[in-house]
Amino acid sequence: MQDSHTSESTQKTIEETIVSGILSAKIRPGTRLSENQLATLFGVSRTRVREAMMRLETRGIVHVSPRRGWFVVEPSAEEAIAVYEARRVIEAGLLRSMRVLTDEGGKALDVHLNEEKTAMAAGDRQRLTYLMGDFHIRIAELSGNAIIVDILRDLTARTILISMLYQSEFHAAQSHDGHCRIFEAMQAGDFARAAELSIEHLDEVEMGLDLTTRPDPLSELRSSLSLPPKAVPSVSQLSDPKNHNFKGAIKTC
Amino acid sequence: MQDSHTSESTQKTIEETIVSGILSAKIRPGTRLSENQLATLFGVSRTRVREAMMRLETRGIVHVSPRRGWFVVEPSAEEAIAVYEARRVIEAGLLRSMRVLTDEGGKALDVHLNEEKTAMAAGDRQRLTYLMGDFHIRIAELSGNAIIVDILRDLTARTILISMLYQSEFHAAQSHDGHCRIFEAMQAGDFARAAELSIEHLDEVEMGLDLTTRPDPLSELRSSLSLPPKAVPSVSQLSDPKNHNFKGAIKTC
DNA sequence: CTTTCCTGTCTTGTATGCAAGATAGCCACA
DNA sequence: TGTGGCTATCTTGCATACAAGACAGGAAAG
Repeated sequence: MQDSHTSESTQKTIEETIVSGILSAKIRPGTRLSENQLATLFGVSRTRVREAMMRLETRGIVHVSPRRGWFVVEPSAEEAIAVYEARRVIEAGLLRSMRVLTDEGGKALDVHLNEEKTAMAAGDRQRLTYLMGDFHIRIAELSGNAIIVDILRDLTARTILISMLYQSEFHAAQSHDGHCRIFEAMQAGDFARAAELSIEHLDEVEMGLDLTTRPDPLSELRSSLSLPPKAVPSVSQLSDPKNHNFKGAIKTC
Repeated sequence: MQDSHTSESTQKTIEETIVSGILSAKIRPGTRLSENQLATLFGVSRTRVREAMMRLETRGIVHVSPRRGWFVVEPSAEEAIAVYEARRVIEAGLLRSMRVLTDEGGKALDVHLNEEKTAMAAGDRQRLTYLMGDFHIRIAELSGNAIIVDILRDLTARTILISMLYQSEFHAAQSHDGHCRIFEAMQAGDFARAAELSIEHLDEVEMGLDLTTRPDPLSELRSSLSLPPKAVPSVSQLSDPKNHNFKGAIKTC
């Protein structure tokens, strides 16, 4: 979003810029996406921005409030639960359907987990957020099924938005451990176990959410009043000062 | 598509009309969807038609060939395999995640299976096509998870398009039996078994496809030349004469 | 001081106009 | 007869203009 874009960007670029902004937690839920501003930023007319918005809307990532504007979705508690449920269903189903972990696949996951470790050691939270979500997409990529990858990518984006709204604590190490355990089960060829671990892992993350403090009507009211989203509480300020939108670290897997 | 539409239809209506046309096998893969024609049919400008097309494109139901037109997708053999794989993953994962079959849920499925039986007895193929696909959506609805329902609806639409392209034989009774067995396992509370049966059922249907006769490059070439898709062979003409687009019955679940 | 209403401004919703690529048909020419 | 190229026409791509609702701020009335 705050990138300076030279003009002549294609539609896909608008869409993917916003999605990757969400995947790396640079764009918060409830962010207003003005057609005019985006058109200026990308050097195109409103028409193309609108097309990108409509695509993102069908992907469940933005929504439009008629004649008021486009907003990054702020999933309700019920929607949050549905997203995690959908992820458990799909990711566990996917792992159960796997039969082998190829050498390249194992290597790719190993590289990824090392990247997670590096980002944790470096305290690079933005990258960590991205990597924590990306792990699950990497697993989907192992299946070679582009349909499932796309579905999980969108669900991951929503998951990150949910984390930004409802997550009170951050246990990067716990999530990383969960990923490692899933990987180990896969290496051992025990995909049923990997599926179970995946469900447990998602349960853990979901348990770390506080789905009661932010009832939906309040959230709607707040955005109607154009107030900034309430800061996530109880995360003492250790955030990167150059990114004042980033309210504490996010556990994203 | 051949409905006469009085004007002032909303965007959603364009989208849903096309999707439901596919779900009931009234619209064939490769069908050209002219912006101008649809605009006239629905009494709106091209703008809104384009928006509907873009939404359908992100749902994987239509695609655009630049400056040539919009077309209902003709999934390649590889894509067909991916769709069935995705359905196995999601539907089996969904069934495995279920814990109870409520009374209403059981009743809804029972009603549905009776509708299937009725349509089979009546030889109402269009309705049967719709019902065979709808069974799986009904199961998703039992979970109460709107995300999964939406995903499976779109995959079902693609499945029907695949059937129209590649299916050589029609075993409605076999599919119906598969549905019944899944239902029985669910009633018995054995959801792991239901998941396995669901995978077997989808395997059966996929096996009934002939994914070799229609290699992708040929299909692309054909549509480039604006030739009509090759009729599905070996289905002796028992189709309803009032719908000459309907090339034999379709097994859709 | 409070409330109501009005108006200016900003937003998206929708239609339309024009540009540019793709295609088909025809004609000239070998 | 076959071939190359031109043109007319049809398609989508994209920008723009205008309509109409939502909102904020201020003025006026109580």
